[in-house]
Amino acid sequence: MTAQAAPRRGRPGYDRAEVLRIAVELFNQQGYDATSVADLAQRLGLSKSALYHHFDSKEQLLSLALDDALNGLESALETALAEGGGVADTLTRLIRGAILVLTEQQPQVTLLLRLRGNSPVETAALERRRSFDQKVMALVRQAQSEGVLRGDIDAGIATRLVFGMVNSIAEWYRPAGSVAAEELSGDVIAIALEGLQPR
Amino acid sequence: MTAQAAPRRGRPGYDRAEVLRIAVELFNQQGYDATSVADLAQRLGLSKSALYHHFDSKEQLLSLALDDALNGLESALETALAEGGGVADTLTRLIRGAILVLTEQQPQVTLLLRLRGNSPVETAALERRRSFDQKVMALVRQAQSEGVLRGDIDAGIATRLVFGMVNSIAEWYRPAGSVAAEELSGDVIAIALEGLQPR
DNA sequence: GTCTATAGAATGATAGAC
DNA sequence: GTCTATCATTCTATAGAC
Repeated sequence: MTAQAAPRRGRPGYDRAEVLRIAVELFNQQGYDATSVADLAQRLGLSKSALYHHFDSKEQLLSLALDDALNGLESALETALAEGGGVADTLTRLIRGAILVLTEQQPQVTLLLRLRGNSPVETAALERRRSFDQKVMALVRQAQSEGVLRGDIDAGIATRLVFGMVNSIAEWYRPAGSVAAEELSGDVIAIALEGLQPR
Repeated sequence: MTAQAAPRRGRPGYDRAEVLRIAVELFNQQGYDATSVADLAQRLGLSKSALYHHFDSKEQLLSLALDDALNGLESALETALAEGGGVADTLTRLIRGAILVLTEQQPQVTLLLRLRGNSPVETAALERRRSFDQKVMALVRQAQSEGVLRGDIDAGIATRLVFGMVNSIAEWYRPAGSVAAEELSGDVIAIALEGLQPR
């Protein structure tokens, strides 16, 4: 049983959400800067002016997508923290949650991970992301001081490396593919905690 | 004792290598597509036309940088293979070599890792990179079949995750920073093989 | 008539190339 | 500096479903 789309009034055609979805898809294929509004219009089979009925600017599309990604990651962190338990469990839940967000909202997260900070919208998103990273690093540092993670690797480096592994999933994961998000989470956690060497 | 620059004849100014170096630096800061030739000219304090004395097109700069990165990675693989020993040692050397290339030629490698395939130059580089990845995957697969790497994680996924971790270094490593490439290599190999859990 | 989606033509600014 | 092409954006008007 799938959700029934609310009947829409007026002339049929694309709605805001659909335009956004396809725009983000195209931004990821070609890069945000390399994608012109004309490209997007052609992809949708619309004129450029028709597009501007749905949004105010090209940058607004980017902004909406980035908010989506950041909201997902931030709530994954909040959920992981809220469920209590030891810091090791919290970190495991966080990795699982982040990978779930990354696979379910892959296009939006991919955009976020590729930002360069070329505009106020981009720098604001990067700042939110930096804040997220800081909180994760604090968790790793705490886990080290409690002895549940090895302490011979700098907490900042360990965090960057493990989340580099997590984030790299955005570069190749495809929802239609054969790899399930669950399996992927298990693999990442296995490598991050136990490593690839047989025990 | 540093290498002495050969005395240059003719009117002083930027040479080809210097222009390329600064261009790649700027491409990474702003993104290739978001960087205009005017931006680069301003950064160099030159006119646009003076820039075109040094190169044929903006894309040629990209092409030269990508060749640099790919040559580095490919020779790291060849070296790792040539030195013999078990496949586990080969993989360890490869990771070390890749991180060395990544830190020493960080700007060029970063450009490579961000490609979208928007032009023939880009797709050609992506194809070379794909070929490199395939060879690495074959090594991981062999290591699994020999039992020196755990076999319960798909070889393709394991390769992507570990090299995702390696490649993510490009996003934050700064040569001037406090983290040495040697230390970083050791940390990556420690996590990839042993994991973060205390033994 | 109302509501939403769509076009066409033209704006000024900036792109890469020479 | 100059070229032409393309960029994001805007104005005004219309098409189609209730």
